[in-house]
Amino acid sequence: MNEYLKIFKALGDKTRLRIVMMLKVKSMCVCEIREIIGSSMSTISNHLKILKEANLIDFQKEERYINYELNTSNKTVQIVLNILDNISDNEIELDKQKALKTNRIEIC
Amino acid sequence: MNEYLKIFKALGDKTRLRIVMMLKVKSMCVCEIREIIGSSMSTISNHLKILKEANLIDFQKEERYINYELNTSNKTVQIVLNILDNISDNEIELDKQKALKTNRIEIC
DNA sequence: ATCCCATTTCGGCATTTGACGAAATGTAGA
DNA sequence: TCTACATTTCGTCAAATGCCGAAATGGGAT
Repeated sequence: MNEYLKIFKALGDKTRLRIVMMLKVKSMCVCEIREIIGSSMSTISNHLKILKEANLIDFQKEERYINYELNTSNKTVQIVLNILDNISDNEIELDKQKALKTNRIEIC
Repeated sequence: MNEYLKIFKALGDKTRLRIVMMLKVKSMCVCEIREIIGSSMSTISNHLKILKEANLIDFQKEERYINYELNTSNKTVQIVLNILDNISDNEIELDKQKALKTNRIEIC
């Protein structure tokens, strides 16, 4: 599938757009993302897979967690992600303060 | 629905992305778009409605046709549409030469 | 006012998508 | 190797989406 089509499809879902906006705040593991989004682990995992395939996010292993982060190495993706700076948190019902406070140790 | 979410949803469909790329070439009526895309009138019309609701396109009445064109008045949309300049025609299977040659009179 | 024709709406169908819980997998540490 | 736990995969379901042809609509021209 075309690179751009994949990106637009990936961002054209409210849950995934919220995840990307969260990862703009800080990188997180699946269970931290779940803390904010509220869906099941498998659902979150599936969304992350789609975001990964669109090259929007990347991940790094850290201890026994997998830390997801925005992919800043791809130029196309960078440009698209910059656009998201214009979205205000309440527009997509995202509590950035809460997102900042997630903590792996207490959750997982 | 959030403005950006609507835009991403609208562009996250191959047919609609192709339509937008076509309208970058020139403004067209539904039947000209059909000439290139090949789907039914109703299908095209539905896609145009979704693009309109995302503010990506606009239209002008001209004689008994409705001419669809990219909406250049909205800043957000402008930024997103600029990104599309990086998509090559063959990536989304669009024949720009053919798109340039469509002609309302002979089709409708 | 009526005709013509471009466009939209409607109803129905097949496919895709997003959700879940349960089971499977993978990996770090004992 | 075994254990514990984070994450992914699988099977299934309901809802959303995209498509079509037919019927309805609407606006320009006669």
